[in-house]
Amino acid sequence: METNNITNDIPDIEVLFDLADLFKVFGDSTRLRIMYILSSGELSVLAIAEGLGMEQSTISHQLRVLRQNKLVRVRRDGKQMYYSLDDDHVQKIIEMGLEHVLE
Amino acid sequence: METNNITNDIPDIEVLFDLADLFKVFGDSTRLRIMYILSSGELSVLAIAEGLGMEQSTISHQLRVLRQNKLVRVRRDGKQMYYSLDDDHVQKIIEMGLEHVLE
DNA sequence: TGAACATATGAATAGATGTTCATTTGTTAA
DNA sequence: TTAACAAATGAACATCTATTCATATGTTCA
Repeated sequence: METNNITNDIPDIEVLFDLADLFKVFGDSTRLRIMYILSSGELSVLAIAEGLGMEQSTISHQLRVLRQNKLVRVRRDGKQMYYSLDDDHVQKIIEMGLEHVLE
Repeated sequence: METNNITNDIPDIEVLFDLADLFKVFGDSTRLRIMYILSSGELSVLAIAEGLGMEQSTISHQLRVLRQNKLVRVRRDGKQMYYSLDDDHVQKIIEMGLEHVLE
């Protein structure tokens, strides 16, 4: 019965384009570093920028990409916006990738 | 003890750059389609090109990228080169991505 | 209200990347 | 060995994308 290929899990080729778009988001070291630093807990934009030693604007632009792809969540507290990882998939996708990279 | 973040799984920031490079490979629909079509079994370069309706050269270029990242394997049989998926990580990474895309 | 601060946004630029065309390399079989 | 076929490669081009600078939006607090 059920073979172990992915054929059954991909109903439509259209989905592959969406999937490529998702992986594109993971395919940038700045965004990956943002997700990494957020894995310890929520942080403000400035805290992320300082933590990574990058410009506030750069981080803000990339956070937008992450937000649009539902990989991070935002919460406002006063003047600050606190970002955190959105769901478990983020971590799982990264872990799967790591297994491949580290082997 | 062991919290459920990914901090412990990422020993070095350097690795994040390698990881981004890996995800870059998944972040292209042509390469993703190649991996998809290979999930049914090994295929020659021409068979892939015809299956996807793309140029032989395009496929060959992308197969090289997949090869360099150890995502596909090659085997020569006469004039033809038969490509197949390299390991389980390929499928697992794609499946994780799909879970996110399809939700 | 207005000054100070945090974040978002837009335009511009530089660098990366995918595809195509033309050609080369490598293999088979006559 | 040579013709025919399969795959790989290189150069050129067009497109996309990440970063930066400058500025706008939004919030707090005096």
